Amino acid sequence: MSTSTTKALLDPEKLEKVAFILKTIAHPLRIGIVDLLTTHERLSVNEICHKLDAEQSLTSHHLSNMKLKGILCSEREGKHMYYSLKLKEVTKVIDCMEQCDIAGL
Amino acid sequence: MSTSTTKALLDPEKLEKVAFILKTIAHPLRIGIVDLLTTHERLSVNEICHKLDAEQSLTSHHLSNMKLKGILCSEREGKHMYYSLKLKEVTKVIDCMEQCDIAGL
DNA sequence: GTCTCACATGATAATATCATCATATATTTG
DNA sequence: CAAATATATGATGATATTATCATGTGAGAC
Repeated sequence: MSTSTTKALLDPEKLEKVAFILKTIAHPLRIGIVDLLTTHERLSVNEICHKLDAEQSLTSHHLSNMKLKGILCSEREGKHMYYSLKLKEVTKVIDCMEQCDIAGL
Repeated sequence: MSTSTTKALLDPEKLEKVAFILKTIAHPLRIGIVDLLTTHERLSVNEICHKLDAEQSLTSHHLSNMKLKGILCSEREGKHMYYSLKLKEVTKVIDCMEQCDIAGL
């Protein structure tokens, strides 16, 4: 605190990183995926599709994207591709949101 | 648990709501704003601009948007417009993100 | 090899987001 | 009322997201 006008708590770089992560999961289907992988350790694409009632291609796109951005990781096993959480911290974000029921949107 | 294939934990409606809120704050400038308002109770547009090194118009747009979406609220006092957090829960999300240092993006 | 299942990928079009600029409005001061 | 300060608004273009469709690829079964 050298100056009289206190600046932001988070430095610009951290703001970018936090925004990057939130942006990466801020989508109904992606929240659903993270939510599933919070309680399931790992799931195949098909399992995810069925549990979320989502199309294969769309789901795959979102999974690839989240993998690319470092949120998920995957491992092949025979014909199946299993996805799991890489950045476990995102779990906490979902937890926060689950707990508070957002009545007045 | 009526069926053998367990479905998602969060229902579709809640997925939408959570995504809606995360989307609303998932931006560097908006994270900065929420972060400031977490420790400041209320701030004028100019104070926010200066603390975040952001342009007036852009800041105003983001503030209006977050107000519209129910994250912030505002009250005029003379020439100033003071913004504050309405949906306090978002604070927790930022907290989560602040704590875990996201080393390997 | 070919068939099938499981998944990935690329192209595309529709839509949403973001930043910028110019301008408008509200409030106080004189 | 005019001027200055503080903030809001509307238009615009650039760019990013999203969903969809068609097709491609990997792996096991036969």
